[in-house]
Amino acid sequence: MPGHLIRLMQQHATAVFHEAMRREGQEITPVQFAAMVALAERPGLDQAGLARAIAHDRATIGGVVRRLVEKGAISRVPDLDDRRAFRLELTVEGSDWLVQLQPLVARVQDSILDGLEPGERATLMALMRKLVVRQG
Amino acid sequence: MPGHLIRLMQQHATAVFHEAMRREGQEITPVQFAAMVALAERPGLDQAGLARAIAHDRATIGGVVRRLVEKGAISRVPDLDDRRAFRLELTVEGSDWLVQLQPLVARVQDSILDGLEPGERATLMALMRKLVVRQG
DNA sequence: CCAATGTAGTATGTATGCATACTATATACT
DNA sequence: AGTATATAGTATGCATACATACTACATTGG
Repeated sequence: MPGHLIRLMQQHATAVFHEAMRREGQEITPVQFAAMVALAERPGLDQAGLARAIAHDRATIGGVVRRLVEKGAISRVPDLDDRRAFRLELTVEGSDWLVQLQPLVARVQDSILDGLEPGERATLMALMRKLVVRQG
Repeated sequence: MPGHLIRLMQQHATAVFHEAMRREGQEITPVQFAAMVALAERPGLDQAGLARAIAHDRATIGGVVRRLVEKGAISRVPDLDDRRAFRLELTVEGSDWLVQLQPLVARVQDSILDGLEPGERATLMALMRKLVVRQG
């Protein structure tokens, strides 16, 4: 069953991520990291834009943003041109933290596929990419 | 990033599942379906056994079981040999419902991989299986 | 028998993840 | 200008998902 295997893969991937972060003493989740990367690439994004950038809904992103603001990693200021929106940016601390996290996460991403040969990894990645690009 | 692709795949798979069930007027989640299948194969399982069977933790399964009991799909009776445990079984209605659901879910599982050629599907499944068997 | 250890289920707290609905605001169209 | 529509963020509710801790009960070893 594809769905079952996919769920087990996702379970495995998040377990590897959390375990690595715990070992490094870092308090961050995959979604929070993805949000920080998106804001590093596109500072000033609003919450809805951030949600679209990392394929989430606005409701979920609201909580993610709140937690990142509470950690001091991002700032959230009213958009002067659109009074409904808030502009998000990494703070200096958030930016420093992200620099620190990047190599850790890169290693984690590698280790998710431990158990597969390099060629198998590439094949798996290509097939997954084809699937989500088509469907997503 | 493998983790990101895996999350998108999982998102895609659950979206396909929910959409198909919504279209068929069925109120069931992937986890609930997996639990029912596990109980069809191994009637009398207790909650912890069910959790292990479908790779979940006891805390989550408690809620899943409660909802399935509320729907009348499974029964939950005290285990006479182990006064800590409850034995779970499909009810007659649950069993009938599962028979009805099986072909729908089979089609859903197929359609999750729509966009890939048959050979690609087999390759993807094999690689995912290798990964989760090794790691899980 | 009894103490130590392990296990079943529950409770609590945190974090996603998504649907729906709501308010405030913006935009497009007439 | 005025209206219809779309969008930003929030609130609420449901359902995973998992860590931790707790109670009750079971098992193991001496």
